[in-house]
Amino acid sequence: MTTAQRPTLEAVARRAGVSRATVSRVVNGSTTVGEPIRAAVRRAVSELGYVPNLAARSLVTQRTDSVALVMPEAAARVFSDDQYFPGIIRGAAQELEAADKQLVLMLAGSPAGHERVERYTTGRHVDGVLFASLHGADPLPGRLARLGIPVVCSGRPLGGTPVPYVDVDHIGGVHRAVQHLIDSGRRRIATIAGPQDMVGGIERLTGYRAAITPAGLPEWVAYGDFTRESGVAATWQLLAAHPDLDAIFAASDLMAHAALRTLRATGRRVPDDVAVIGFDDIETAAYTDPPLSTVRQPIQEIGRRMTRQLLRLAAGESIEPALVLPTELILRDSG
Amino acid sequence: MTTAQRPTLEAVARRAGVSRATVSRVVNGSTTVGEPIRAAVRRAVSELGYVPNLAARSLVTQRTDSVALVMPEAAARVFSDDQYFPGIIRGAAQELEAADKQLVLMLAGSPAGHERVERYTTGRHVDGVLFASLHGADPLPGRLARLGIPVVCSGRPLGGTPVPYVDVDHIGGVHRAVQHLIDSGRRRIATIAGPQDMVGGIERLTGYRAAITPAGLPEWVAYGDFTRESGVAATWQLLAAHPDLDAIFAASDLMAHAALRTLRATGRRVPDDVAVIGFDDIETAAYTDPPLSTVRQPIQEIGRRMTRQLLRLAAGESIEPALVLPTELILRDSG
DNA sequence: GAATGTCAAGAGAGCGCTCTCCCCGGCCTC
DNA sequence: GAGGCCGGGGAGAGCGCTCTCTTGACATTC
Repeated sequence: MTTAQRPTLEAVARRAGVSRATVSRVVNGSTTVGEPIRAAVRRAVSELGYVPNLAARSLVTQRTDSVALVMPEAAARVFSDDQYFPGIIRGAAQELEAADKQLVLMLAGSPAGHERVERYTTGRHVDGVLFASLHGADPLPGRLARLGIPVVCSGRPLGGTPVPYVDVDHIGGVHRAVQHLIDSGRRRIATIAGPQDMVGGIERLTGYRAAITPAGLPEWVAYGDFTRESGVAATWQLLAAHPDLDAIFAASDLMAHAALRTLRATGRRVPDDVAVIGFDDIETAAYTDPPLSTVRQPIQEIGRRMTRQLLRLAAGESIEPALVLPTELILRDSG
Repeated sequence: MTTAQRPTLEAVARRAGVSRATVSRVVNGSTTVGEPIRAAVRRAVSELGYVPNLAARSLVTQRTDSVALVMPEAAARVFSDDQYFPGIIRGAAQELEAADKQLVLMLAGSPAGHERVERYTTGRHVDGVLFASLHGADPLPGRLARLGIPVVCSGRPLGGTPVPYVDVDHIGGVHRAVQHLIDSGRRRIATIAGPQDMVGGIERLTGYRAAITPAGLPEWVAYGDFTRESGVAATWQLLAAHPDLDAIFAASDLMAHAALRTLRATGRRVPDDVAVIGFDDIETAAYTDPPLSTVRQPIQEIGRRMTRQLLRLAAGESIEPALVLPTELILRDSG
């Protein structure tokens, strides 16, 4: 347990025979230092194993070089095999690494957790805050934005205050998927919609309607919360109400997977009797039986773009209030 | 972009009509402050919306109240639908929340990333470091431990320096699974082993052998890296070498899932012709066809225990060098 | 009533860093 | 040749907090 005294700027300065200010200049990459001195300082730094004390630096610069990523822990999506949150994390981590900033992960499931996030973020302990997949109209992003703290959300926030966000084209993607079902002759197309307090849930349902309505087809909706359990229940509901349905669009791959299994359990063949298309393109989608057709969204890219926007914001640049990434229809065997 | 000046201790002190020191005492919960003053300070704090500046506090306390969680980004496991990393994250986040500390997530995939992690952690920017699932004999945990920085690993580290860790009983769990196969009459039991530069990979193979050898059965091994792709390849290898195998134990559910599908693709029935047992109990395991029997490991609990150990270490307490959690054989339909 | 003890609260010294001055020396300009 | 300028480097003032030390007020004891 050697708690060897860490070398300070002062120590490096003494060793290099210069002043603290000069060492600071070299460490922070100022160009106004002559090459010989610069070299001497660098040598001293590496000999002493000097690492700047971030707390001291933050104290004066008012920056922390860290960014919070807030996700609702309660969301079943977070820790099932949906790859949404890991994808966002990875994308964010990549961009932050490039910018040499830290990622502080906060789960805001419980009320206590949410309160903690609020305290921490409003306390300016981070240079910016990333919100992944908000539920309902959380006032926090708006509040932070009004405090002048950089904020970017994944998915258009439902709250009043406009906050910059990055999202995918849910409506277009779903429209394309449902249109594909129509084009391949399906006429009794149901949907398992997502939770209607989340933008993704809302817009994917909108996309379904946008394709169904103009085609003059009936609109059959059951609701789930993106999980398999809810998908099973929703499928039974749909089958009870419309035993003759010939296609299901599910707002998540997890629910689509559940539909696949439930349909089979009732003796229906996929895609012969019923076509199924999901949304997300999780890894499992390629391994279901039959492999699942789905609308792919570029999750990691969302994380990356959110982070890039946030960093620009933190650097004082102004950014587009919204960034919408394309989705892609992946056709496998299920529909 | 109002960058309203944040209130400082000083401001609170003035407003409450006391000294900075007293405010600090109240904020930090010292008991040596009289109730009237205490109340006045609390009122001033909430009126001003005071939030302590963590950087300033760290500067003097030498604590950062944050903990790093390092995971090898490269690991395919991190971002497939394996729930290992999300589980660890969640467990750690829960415990840290209870302790009011921050979770700094670091991905150490690339050499540059690893270097960054090293710089950050050795620079004492965190109060402790959690390593999830190390590959090979990474010297970093040992080095940190020698520097007196609290470290806890998930899985016994393969490096030279002993480092406290939390792991599950791989050997016992796998032994039980394979013994179950033997007990149910299987005699030609192959295994898809995990990577042999990871403790989990090594010990699960050991567990297989521990059951196979005393039974006098042949030892058939193919290797994968825990992913489905590798599972497909390994299954074909096993089938090519031993077309008459009647059971497969796979060191991960992902590989077991791949085995399931590959076996079916060759016309074999599971479990009638070949039994399959996996390891992990990921959510998908209950939804494969047939549902997968598997060895469950309490992932979140690992994260929680690691964190608790780390916090005790950081508090100066001494801890058990190893904590081994039990695994559980979950029998579904595949074997 | 003086001496001693006790406990609440204030004073003040930094923690390690950045950054704004300021100085000094060399070179250019007229 | 003198003044001005410029660029490299040093001095020193904090950033906001904690914590030790000290003081002061009051209770206790003989």
